[in-house]
Parts: sequence; structure tokens; C-alpha cells
Amino acid sequence: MATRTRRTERREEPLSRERIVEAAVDLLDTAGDGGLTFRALAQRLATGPGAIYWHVTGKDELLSAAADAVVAGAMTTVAADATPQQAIRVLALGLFDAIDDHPWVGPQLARSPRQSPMLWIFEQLGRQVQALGVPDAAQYTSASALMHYILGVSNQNAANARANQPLTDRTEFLRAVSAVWAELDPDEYPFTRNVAGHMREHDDREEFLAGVDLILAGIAALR
Amino acid sequence: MATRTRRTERREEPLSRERIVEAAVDLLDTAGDGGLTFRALAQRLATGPGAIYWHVTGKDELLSAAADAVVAGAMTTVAADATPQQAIRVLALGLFDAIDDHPWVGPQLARSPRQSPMLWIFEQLGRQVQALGVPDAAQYTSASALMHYILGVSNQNAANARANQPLTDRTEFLRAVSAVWAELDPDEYPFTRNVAGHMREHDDREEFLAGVDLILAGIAALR
DNA sequence: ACCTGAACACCGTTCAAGT
DNA sequence: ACCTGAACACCGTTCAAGT
Repeated sequence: MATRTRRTERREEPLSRERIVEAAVDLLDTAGDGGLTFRALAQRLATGPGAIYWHVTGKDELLSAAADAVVAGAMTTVAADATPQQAIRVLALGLFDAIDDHPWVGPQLARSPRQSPMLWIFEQLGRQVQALGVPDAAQYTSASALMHYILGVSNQNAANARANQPLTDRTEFLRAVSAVWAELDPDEYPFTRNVAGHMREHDDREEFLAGVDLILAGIAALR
Repeated sequence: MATRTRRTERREEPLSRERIVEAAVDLLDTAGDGGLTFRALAQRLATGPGAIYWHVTGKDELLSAAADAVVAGAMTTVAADATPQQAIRVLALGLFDAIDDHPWVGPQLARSPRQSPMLWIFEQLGRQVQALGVPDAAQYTSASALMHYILGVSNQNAANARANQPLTDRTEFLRAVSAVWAELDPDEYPFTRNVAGHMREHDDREEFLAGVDLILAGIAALR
């Protein structure tokens, strides 16, 4: 008998929801927010645009599924012996990095109709809030504050990165923002001008975690 | 001489950036996120689609300008004799209501290239943070936490309202969410199930303000 | 059951032509 | 300077026809 090929030849694998979503994520990462097209996706999958509709109801479901996949991947590892505070920081950084890698996820999360990825994030954060010993009546508020801060900053960061692709260096980018802010009209933007200096020596992720800690301090004050 | 018409006849006013943006806001409010079309907008302005391009560079600028107009309108009134805490609550509620009235603003704010409306919100909140006596190094973090929480919850609320247009009654809607959450798999969503009950008797705007106060408590802890 | 790809209705944007 | 509207390139989605 002839030797079997070691790994399956990349021959015509059948189309599947999984393969479609995977290709969609790849296309979104590569070609950006407007790059996901049924025609481009079909070409990449070596088929016609109509074929995709057999596995997926439409573009909305496709985007939802793509966001689902990214968020699920970002939330896998939660160390069992971590304190709630540590676990929250790990979750926060995981989301921050995932959204940085997949900038299209942010806008999608809010629009999602069933918004299951957000519910999952809410659940994960809420468990840690519970473990912190927050009284029942304040648990919703606490988890909500953490989630919205985390997603808001992550989105903002991703949008900035997308808008300033030329400046790949992060410190260079922050320096540029700082310079723009320092030039603002002092009568209209006194505060923003004032914090412009702080921006120059500020590390995104540390700054992000400082915000998480601020909210954790607020939560602690509730006990 | 014939009597003059009391108010100017709505005859062919010349096209202007202002009229275009106004019509765009109206169209977005009426027809929803996908309702803003150059053809529909041109029809409403009794002209051709090409005419709009003389006053506006494209759809992105149009959306930015529309969001700008809404945010500017929401941030006008800040009482001079209010405490910083009160001023922050007023700003927060103003944004909450504005985004509730114009649900398309949320997604737009994040995407905005120059994102000037967000900078303006940041500035307004930051001034109050400064007035609270927060040390310089923590002012950025504090204003950022407030802004992202406020915009996140407001967007979420607007997205929910848009998704559940049939249920106009708010308490009815919350009851529905509560019922769905209570039915979640206890192994996968223990926390969310647990707070489902709290949702039934929860007032959106009060809950929203509770979150603002939580962050204010965190800010106070920094002093 | 699953795929193909032409066809439909619609969109943002351009541009020669008008006033 | 400002407006008109046909035309272009592209999109999501459908569907008769194939295997």
C-alpha cells in the first residue's frame, strides 16, 4: 500500500460554520472593519457567495459569531488560586489585549442583538465581585461598572491604534497625542491641556489597570 | 401693499451644512441607524445626492457632525453653584438621556476619527474631577473611568431599547430581561441568575447613578 | 443536503453638465 | 459658486439550477 500522507492534504474540506467564522475573523483582522464581504469571504473559501448562506443566516449572525469566538478565546484562563482582585485584573487585561488584536470586536459587542459575549463577560466579572463579598444589592452595579470601564478603555485604545496605524510605536503615539492636547485652546480645554503632560510618560496597560483599581476601591467602599 | 407673510414661507432655502446635519440627525432618529442614505437625505432636502457633497466631504464627516450636534446639545447646562459631585451627576444624566433619544450616537462616538465629542465630554468631567481635589497623577484615570462608565451604560441602555422596540414600557422590558436571566443554566451563569431578581425592581436611571457614585467613591479613596 | 453564480435592489461617491 | 442627476463600482441577499 502507498504511504499515507502525513497530514491531510488541504483539499476541498467541506464548508462548515466553523470554517466560515474562522475565515471571517481572519478577514476582519487583515482587511479591517469594511473588509468582511460575502464575495471576499467566498473567494477565500473557494466558493460562491450564496454557499455561505446555507450555514449562516446573514451578515449580522456572522459578525456576532466572530465576536463570540474572540471573546471566548480571551476568557479561558482564570487561575483557581487567585484572589478576586487578581482574577479581575487578569480578565481585564485579557479583554484589553484581545480587543487590541481584533479592533473590530468592540463596535460589534454593543450592537450584538442577543449580546451573549457581553453577558459572558458580565458573568465572569460578577463571580469575582461576589467573591469579594459585595452585598447583594450592589453586585449588579459593581460588575456593571467594571465591565463598562474595561470595554470602554479597550475600545478606545483599539480605535486609536486603528486610526494611527502609521505610528506603530506606542510611546510615539502617546507622545503625539500629548503634543496635540498641549496645543488645545486653554480657555476651552483647560483640563485636557493639564493632563497632556501625564500622557507622555504613561503606559497604556498600567493606566488601564489603575482605572480597574480605582473601581475596585469604590467597590471596597461599599462593604 | 400686500400684507407680508408672518413667517418666511418654507420656500427653497439654500442648502447649507447646518441644514444638512439637522436633516441627517432627524433621519437617523426616525429611520434608525441604516436610514441615513444620501438618496433619502437628498430627497428630504429636495435636491440630488451630489449636492450634499458640496457641503460635506462624505458620510463619515456627516455622521461625525451629527454626533457632535447631539453631544453639544446635551452638555450645555452646568449650574455654577453645584458641587462637583452634583455636576458630574447632571452631566451623566444629560448624556444618558441624549443617547436614549438618539441611539445611533453611541456607536458613532467610538468610531469618530477625530473623536472631538468624546474629548469634550472628557474635558467637562475632568474639570469636575479637578474641582474634587484629586491629585494630578490620578486625574486622568478618574475622568477616564467616569466617562467610559457613563458612555458604556448609556449605549447599552440605548441598544436594549432599540432591540426591544415592541416593549415600550421600561419596567415591562426589565421584567422580561429578569425572566430570561432567571432561566439561564445555573452551572454556566450562576452570578447572572443571582442578580436577575434585582433587575425586576430596578430603575434604570437610579441604577446608573449608583454606578456613578461607586466610581466617585473610588475617586474619593484616592485622596 | 449542499453548492453555484447570475441577478436584484440598493448603496456611497464621482463628475460632466448645467445655472 | 453651487446644484443636478445619470453613471460607476460595489454591496447583501435571493434563488433557480445544478450535484
